[in-house]
Amino acid sequence: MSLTALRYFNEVIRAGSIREAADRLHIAPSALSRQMRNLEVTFGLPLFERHARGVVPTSAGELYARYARAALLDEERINSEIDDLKGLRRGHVRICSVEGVVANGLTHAIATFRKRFQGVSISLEITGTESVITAVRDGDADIGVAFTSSPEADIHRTMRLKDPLFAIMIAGYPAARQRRLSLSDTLQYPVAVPRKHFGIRTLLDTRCRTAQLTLNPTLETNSIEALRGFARSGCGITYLPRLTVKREIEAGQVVAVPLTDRELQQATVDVCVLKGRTLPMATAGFLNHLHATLPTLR
DNA sequence: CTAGTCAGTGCAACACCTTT
DNA sequence: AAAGGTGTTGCACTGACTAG
Repeated sequence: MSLTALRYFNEVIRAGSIREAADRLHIAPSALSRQMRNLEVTFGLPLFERHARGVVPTSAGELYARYARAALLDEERINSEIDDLKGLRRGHVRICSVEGVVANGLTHAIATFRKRFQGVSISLEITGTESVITAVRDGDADIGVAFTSSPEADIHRTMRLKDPLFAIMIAGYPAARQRRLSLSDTLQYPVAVPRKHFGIRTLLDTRCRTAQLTLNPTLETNSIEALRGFARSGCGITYLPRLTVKREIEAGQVVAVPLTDRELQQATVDVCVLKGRTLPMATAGFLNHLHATLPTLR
C-alpha cells in the first residue's frame, strides 16, 4: 500500500467527495476514482458508499481511515526524526487553539520556544473548542489548546489548568462595586458572549439551563477581542478567564469580578494531543515547553 | 541504448441523481 | 424538463523500471 494511496484515501474521507478531493490534490477525479477502486479491489470489499452528492465511508472505510491517519502522522514523525539525525534541528509544529489563550499565553510560549529552537517553524490556527478537538482528531493539528473540553475517547489531555470565568467590565460599572457576582446578577445588565461551539459559551449555556436562566446577549460574537472591546468600552459585562484579560486588568482598563456559580469556577484550559500518537521531536519539545510556560503566566 | 512493460494520470464522454 | 453536480469508463500519454 503506497503512501500516495493513503494520502489520496485520507483526502477523500476528509472531503466526502472524490471530485473535491481531486481538486485539493491537484489531480483528475478519474485518477482518484481509480486509486480508490484499486484499494477496494486490494481489500476485497467496498470502502465507500457512492451517492449522487459524494461518497460516504463504509464501516471498512472508517476502519481504514483510522489506520491511514495514524500512518500519515507516523510518516511525519519519521521525517522529523530523520531531520534531527541530520542535525538540522528542523521541524514544524501545528497548533490549534481557542483565541482566549493566545494573546497572553501561547504567543509568549511560542516566542520563548523559537528563541531556543530557531529551526522549528510553528503554525497557529484560532478557532472554537469543538473545532480544536476536531483538528487534533483529524490530524490537522499536532497540539490543541481548548477551553473546558469534554472527555473524548481518542483525545489525550496532557495538561489541564484551572481557569475560572470572571465577569469582566470597566471599573466604574455599577456591578463592579460587588466583590462577587452570580451569573444571574450579571444578566440584569447588557452582556456579550461567544457564539455556540465556544467552550465559554457551552459553560454559560449549561449554567443557564441548571439555574433556569435566560441568556439574551446584547452581543454574540466569534471574536474574543470583540468581547474584550465590549467590556472595555463600558457597554456591559462579558465572561472571560483572567488570563485572557490579564493586560487590560493590569492597565486598569477593566476589572474581573469573581463569579459564584460553581460550574463557571471549574472552567479549565486544556492542552491536548491525539491519543496513542508518537509525537515528532519538535512537537514533543514544544509540548514540554508549553507545560512549563503556561502555568507561570497566570 | 533500445524496446517492452507497468503504474499513474488526464481528457472526453457517459450515466445517474438532485435541484431548480 | 433542463441544468448542474457526481462518480465511472475508455483511450491515450508519460515516466520509471527492466531485460536484452
